[in-house]
Amino acid sequence: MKEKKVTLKSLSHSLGISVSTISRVLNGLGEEYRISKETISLITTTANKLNYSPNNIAKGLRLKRSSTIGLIVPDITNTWFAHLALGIENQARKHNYNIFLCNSNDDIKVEKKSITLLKNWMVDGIIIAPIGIEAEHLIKASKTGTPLVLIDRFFEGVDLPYIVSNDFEGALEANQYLINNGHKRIACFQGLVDTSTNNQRLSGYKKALKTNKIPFDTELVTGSDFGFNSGYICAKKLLKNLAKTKVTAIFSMGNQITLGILKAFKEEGIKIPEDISLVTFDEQIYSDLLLTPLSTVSHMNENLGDLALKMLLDQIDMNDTKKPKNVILKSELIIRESVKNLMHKK
Amino acid sequence: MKEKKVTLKSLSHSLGISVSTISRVLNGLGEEYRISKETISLITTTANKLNYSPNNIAKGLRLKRSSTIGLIVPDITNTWFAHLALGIENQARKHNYNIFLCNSNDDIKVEKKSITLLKNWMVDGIIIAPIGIEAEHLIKASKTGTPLVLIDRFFEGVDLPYIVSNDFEGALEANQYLINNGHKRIACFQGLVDTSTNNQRLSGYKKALKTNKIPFDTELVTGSDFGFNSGYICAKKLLKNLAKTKVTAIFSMGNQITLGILKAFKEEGIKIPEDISLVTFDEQIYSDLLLTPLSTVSHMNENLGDLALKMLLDQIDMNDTKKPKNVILKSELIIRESVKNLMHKK
DNA sequence: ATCAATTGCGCAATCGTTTGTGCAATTAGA
DNA sequence: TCTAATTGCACAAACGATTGCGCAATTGAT
Repeated sequence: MKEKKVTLKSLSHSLGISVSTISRVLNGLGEEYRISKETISLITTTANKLNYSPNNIAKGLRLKRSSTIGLIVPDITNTWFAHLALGIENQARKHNYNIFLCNSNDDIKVEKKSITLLKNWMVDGIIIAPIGIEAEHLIKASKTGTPLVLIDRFFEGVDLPYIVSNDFEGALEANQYLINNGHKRIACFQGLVDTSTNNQRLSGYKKALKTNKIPFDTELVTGSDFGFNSGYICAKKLLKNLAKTKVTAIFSMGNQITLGILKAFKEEGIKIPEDISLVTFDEQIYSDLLLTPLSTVSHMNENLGDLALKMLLDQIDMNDTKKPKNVILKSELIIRESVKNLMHKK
Repeated sequence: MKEKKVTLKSLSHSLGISVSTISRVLNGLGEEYRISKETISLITTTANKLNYSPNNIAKGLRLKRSSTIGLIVPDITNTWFAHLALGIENQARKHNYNIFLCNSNDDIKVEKKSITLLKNWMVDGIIIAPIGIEAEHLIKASKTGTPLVLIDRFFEGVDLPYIVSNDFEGALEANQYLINNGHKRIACFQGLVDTSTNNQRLSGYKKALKTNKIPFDTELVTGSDFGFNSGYICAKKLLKNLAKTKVTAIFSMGNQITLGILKAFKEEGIKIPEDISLVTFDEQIYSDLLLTPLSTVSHMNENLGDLALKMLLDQIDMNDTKKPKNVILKSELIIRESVKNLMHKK
């Protein structure tokens, strides 16, 4: 019932030609090794007929590389990362690479495990959106010969190539926009604390306040991670203390957080922007179609995947020749209807 | 600079103990092979100290399996598949399996390539949401020893284990609901033609019409695939012919299609449900938060990934002992505000 | 006719594991 | 003291591919 897998050896047997010759021919080295035309065509045709295709595992063991790259993201259900993954995968296919996918769930333990796992699979390189609070394992991986590209988050003072969004500018612009519309009490709904993404966006928020001489109130910064629940819970809490805090606008650092906010608001009958204004990071395909079309900071880039993969392949090919240039993607503020202008009220 | 990888051989060298003994000890076979306590503890401690971890590729070659399972989905950016992938991956990690991810882009050629690729990686099994129009390669893969689980789509008359949603019932219920609200001219926005998903949902639509003695009008069925653009284009077309077709409601077969519709409607100033009613497949986390909260058919299942993986692992472990039981997941109609009741008008 | 160069391909090692078998040294039994 | 059983581990083949090297047979030069 089970057909035997066709291998070089089985081909060798049925053709009466040595394994090495067959291997060379199928790798296009026939000419170079002066294999005769007839032998070459004999080998290629029967290989095709028998549907031979090489065992990647054996190949990997011998060559000490696997034509595979590892991708570690916190959460593939986050559309931002899903788009990233799709882009990388499509691009990888063109270069005959394949993708090993790992979700880290924003858990540093899982991330570490994934790294060693991928190394044991001899991946040729790793693209990772790191948790962001620890870099030792990444530095080590890079030093021991696994090219690395960080994406979305980076480490200050750590020399690993990265592609990130301009989170600082994005946050600055978003908050300046709120301030321009007369908002002074702006709640900041943050994501995972101490990640570069969060730090940068927080800095942008603070910078906007500072340049406009608005005092920074640490109580207005809440949130624990980039998830739906974090947004939902903080929004409920916000509403309770509204009288005290006098918040008129929210700056949300992520799309899942924002959905949590919207859910809470819907339950409590709060209207955007009539009751509270909102600007959020992460443009989504549906941002425009929500009850209130949202003003968003867009930092989605169509060819982000291409870029990341190219950066990695360069490292793989160039063998440490020169350092890759880090990339900081521009972000763009898309203005819709979720911010109320308080200036008219003077 | 580059530290050498620690292998069994290098351990053997530094300990003066043979490779085979070390291998056995590290695989927990020390007792069985009567290796002395001292040797065992010596080996385990130094292995830990030197941070040994086995090379998966070499292991795979020797064992002819890889502790890896392949996952093929049409499009990882579709949240339904992303959730599936996340579930499978988390569950797989618990069983010490890893995931090889492939996007097929709903392209049968890519799907076929992915299958051979995964087989060449000696994956222990494959979970696939197939394009759905051809099964030969899948049957062959299954016959040649790669356990397979189909998900989301199946093939009539083909004996491959599957997990699917009850698309027929879901569509039937959705359309019955429209009809109960007085709609008789219902446009059907379909997905990829000839896939089981599409066929089943279409059958449900037709069945609802038939039992209510509403004639089936082939002109009311449009759409080419499950993407945003398909919905957008068809919606625009629909609006042009509205006077002629007298459509009062739309049954949409997918969330991306629906977003396309909403976009088109927004551009044309069409209101839901005042101007046109809408029921759609695929509950989303934001379905409730759109301009008009959508009535949806929910067939997302939290533990779908667990289920699929379990089904696959059973096959892997049991070695053809018995056939797995196919699973048909229930769907649920969630009623919100996107359907207008025409009955009051009498 | 002799020797060197070329042609055409095969041998065998190697990658890092696992595993069936074998073998020396120790202990036990008589 | 001699044989048999047990203890404790090592040898070597295998998985399927790649690759440096070598060697016989043919061809060409003198």
